[in-house]
Amino acid sequence: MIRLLDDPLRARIIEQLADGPACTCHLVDDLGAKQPAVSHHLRILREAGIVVAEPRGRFTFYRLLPEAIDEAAERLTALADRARSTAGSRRECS
Amino acid sequence: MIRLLDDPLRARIIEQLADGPACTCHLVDDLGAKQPAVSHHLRILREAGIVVAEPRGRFTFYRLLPEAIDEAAERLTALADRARSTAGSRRECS
DNA sequence: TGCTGATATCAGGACAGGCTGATGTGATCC
DNA sequence: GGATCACATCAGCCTGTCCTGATATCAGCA
Repeated sequence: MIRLLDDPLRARIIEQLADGPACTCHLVDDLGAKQPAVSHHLRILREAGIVVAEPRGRFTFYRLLPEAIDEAAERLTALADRARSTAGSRRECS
Repeated sequence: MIRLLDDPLRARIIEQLADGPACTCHLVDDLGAKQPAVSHHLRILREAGIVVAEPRGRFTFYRLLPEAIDEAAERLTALADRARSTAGSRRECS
């Protein structure tokens, strides 16, 4: 999941969605990207369960799922904790 | 920084380093990757401040910096919190 | 000093993934 | 029902980036 945030445009889409749900046209306007590119990334994020699509007539609103973000954050924290607790060990070289 | 965890091999290197400091030869052995590839990623992680290199004679030990990981985790948590607090708003479509 | 082993770097090829223009699909409005 | 708008998808190009084989660097040891 972490690796889904790697793309610059994708990161900006997520930042934008963190400020509130938005439809594709908002994202296209605000980010200055082409519509197919935005749709492409939204599809990826949707399939990864990071955002959900809520069709409203001709528009499609996208909403960020905080649980998905939190899960990634917790995984990182666990990693950091593990590193801290093993910092003292030192393996031999063959 | 998040985007530095996107590569599969890089992620495995970080996982490995979370279990304790290791030198390049350990990583090469454990991950089954070629040495230049491992060195390449270590350089990227080093320049990003995610790991530090500690030369010890002919060997170079690498250590994960938990603070860098924590910082990324906090940024994600902040993002999730922001999304939660703005979930109710809804922008108009032009 | 010459040799060996551990890393780092370089150059080149290969592949994944993003971007764009064109097109398809529904929903709304007249 | 036809036009239009918002959005999704498709096909093709293109760039970034990863991997590999070769080579350079540097420490330890005889």
